[in-house]
Amino acid sequence: MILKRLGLHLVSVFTNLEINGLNLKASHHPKPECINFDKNLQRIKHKDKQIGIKDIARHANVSIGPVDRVLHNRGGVSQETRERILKAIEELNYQPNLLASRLKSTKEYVVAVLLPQATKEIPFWHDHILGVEQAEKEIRQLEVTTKVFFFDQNSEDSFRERVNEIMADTVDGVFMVPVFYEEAIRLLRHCQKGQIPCLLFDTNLPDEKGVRYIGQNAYDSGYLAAELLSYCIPPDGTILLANIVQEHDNHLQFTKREEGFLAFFRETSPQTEIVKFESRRGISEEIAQQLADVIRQTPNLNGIFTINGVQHVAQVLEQKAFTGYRLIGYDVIPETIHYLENGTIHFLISQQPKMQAYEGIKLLSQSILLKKDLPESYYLPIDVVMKSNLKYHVK
Amino acid sequence: MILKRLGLHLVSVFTNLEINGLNLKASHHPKPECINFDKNLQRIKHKDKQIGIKDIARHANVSIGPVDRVLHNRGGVSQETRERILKAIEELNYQPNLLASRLKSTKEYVVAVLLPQATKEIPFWHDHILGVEQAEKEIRQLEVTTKVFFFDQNSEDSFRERVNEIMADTVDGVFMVPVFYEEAIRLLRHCQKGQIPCLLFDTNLPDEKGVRYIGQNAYDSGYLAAELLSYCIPPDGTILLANIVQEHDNHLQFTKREEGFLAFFRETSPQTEIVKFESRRGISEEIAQQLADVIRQTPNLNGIFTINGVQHVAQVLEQKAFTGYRLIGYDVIPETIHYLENGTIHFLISQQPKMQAYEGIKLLSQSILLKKDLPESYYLPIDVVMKSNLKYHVK
DNA sequence: ATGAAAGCGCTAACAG
DNA sequence: CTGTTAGCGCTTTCAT
Repeated sequence: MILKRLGLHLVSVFTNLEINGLNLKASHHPKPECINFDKNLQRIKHKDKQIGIKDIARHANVSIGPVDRVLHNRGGVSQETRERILKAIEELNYQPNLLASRLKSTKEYVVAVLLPQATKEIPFWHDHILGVEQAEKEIRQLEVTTKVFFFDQNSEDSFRERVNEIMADTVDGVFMVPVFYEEAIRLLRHCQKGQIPCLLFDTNLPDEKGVRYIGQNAYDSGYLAAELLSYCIPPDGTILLANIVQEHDNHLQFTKREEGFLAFFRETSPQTEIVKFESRRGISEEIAQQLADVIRQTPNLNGIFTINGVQHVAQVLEQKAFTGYRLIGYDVIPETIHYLENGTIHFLISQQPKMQAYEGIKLLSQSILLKKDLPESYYLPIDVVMKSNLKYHVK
Repeated sequence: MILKRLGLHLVSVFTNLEINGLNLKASHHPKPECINFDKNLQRIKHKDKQIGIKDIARHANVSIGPVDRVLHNRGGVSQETRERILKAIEELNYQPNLLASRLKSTKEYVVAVLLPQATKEIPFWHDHILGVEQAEKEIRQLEVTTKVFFFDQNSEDSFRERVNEIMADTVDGVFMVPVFYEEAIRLLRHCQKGQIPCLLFDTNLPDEKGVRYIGQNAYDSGYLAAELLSYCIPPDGTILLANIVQEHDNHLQFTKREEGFLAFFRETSPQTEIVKFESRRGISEEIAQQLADVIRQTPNLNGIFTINGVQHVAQVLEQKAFTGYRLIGYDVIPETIHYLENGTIHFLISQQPKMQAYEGIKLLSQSILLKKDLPESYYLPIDVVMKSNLKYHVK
């Protein structure tokens, strides 16, 4: 959406229509008038003038004071006026004007963002910050700001500390990568108790009640990779599953990718042989050599799938000058881009980290401003990036 | 993004950052304060309180009247006050509050949308309307509305008539599919003369000066299709280019797809044999039979690319029970989805019509509200849709 | 419990 | 040419 493409900086003008949030039924926006095609004149006209708080006040025979109090459930309205007002709201299909409301309102909302620190070794989280910053820019006008808490993704202590800080703080929404299970749950519960919307991103905690998640469906992304690879290899081909992960990595997400990948072949092409190579200690000379050996010794190797660290696999392939395979992996970061461009990697599945963060923050601010519940899960498209569409890829 | 996914209705809360539009230099938004990671406390804090028109008035020793006039280039300000005001604007890094400005403003802006009528035979344009409607919803709060003019894409007369209607009308922006060259240019010139932003979509008129375009890069999409297909076929394979087009179709766009496709093979794999089959009179029993014959008689046929009408090609392949090929074509519409799901089509390149219209209208309203020029061309990502990511695809 | 009134930041009309 | 002022639709405070 709405991010950088070809050097253009696109910014969404705003607004929101779905502002029937205030405990009203779904708005019946009158269908556009649309004269038949054969009549040779076709337009859509919209001609409903916004009705406002004053209109409902008049319609309910009160002043605007009680109307506002009803709209915000602030009490202090007699039962019968309350009912009259609600009726008027419904009948006139009132839609609050967010512009006006935020203009006056003094309260500033704060969204806490709990995010691993990007490092040289793991630059992945850098793009998320860009998304947060962009969203922040857009919502600031509505008096919503973000407050980013970075933690060390290898240190549960640092995560715990940030969680404590957020809980001590008064924030109106939480957006977090739940790297450490118990602590994430603790923060989640805290939010649930305080009626604070909390949105997970990147990694899901699917077994928890009431979780709201934005990100990629890891299982389906693996399934997609498998479908793609299956189109590129002969039916009797062999596939190598080569994973370079770290001890502290996000294994839940990675496992789901693998599950999806294997499920595809189990379901549609069980005769395909799949060989697995995995390092749980990242990459090293030794491991690279082992991988090279496996590749050399695997006859008929046509496809390679990597749930993580595809750049390391690509490096091995390039060094040893292997050919005749298709390689697919994750994450569009400088290292992988390099190998995509020189043809060592053929496909990259993008998690669109910037977009993920951007959309997530906007969703959260929606939820805060309109006092609406967050949607349960919001899966981003599974993006396939190749050499020729790299330049159009939206982080 | 930002459309429907998995049944969620996402609406972007608004706002806009790029509001330094008013002839100011790029705004230097102060970098977020960011304590070092090792210091164990990492946050981004934004602490600039919005400065307003009153502040610059005070800073420039005038009242708000001239300030507003400078901001809107409405003249009637002496040279020296003007300069003092501009200096203050710059120094204080003023960013107008769109909420407040649109709240007050009485003017309603209208965007004219010139779009082919969707028909049973060509349902393609239906999704565009969805995008227009969604954008319309979001911009209505800013007093921007749309007015859709449908034309018959087989009738230049109907196009001309709509153009006349738009030119007779007073609109503040134009969003059109330039199906008929001369008439499109006529409208374009009209807009240029009247300083009305005009954005083309779906089809570009690349040879015209000052055109603004949103859509897919047709050439690159063909190039991508070729790259994809090249991964799926053996180096000595044969490819069929099978195009089912109509006399009145958008040949410019289609030709570019083909050019990009052929360019890829010319550049990277000239030994690949490419056979071309084309119908310029749509599909019929006879043509289907001819196509079937070509397919049967082409030895070693591994890949099929279709710049248009991939569903017809799929139908032939299915009926004749051909196998062992990869088929790639355009447009995610009900007919093609059917064949994608049953495995007859392997890849679809989506033009994301809904998103295209949505983003385009929002861009236009940006341009109108902020009095900024439209970006020259805004290319949407080239989306590859397969069976496994169909459900995540954003129209 | 309700009404009245001030004011958010900006636009636009009018008076000086 | 410049300053003043009345709202936009809503929130909030204060008086009834």
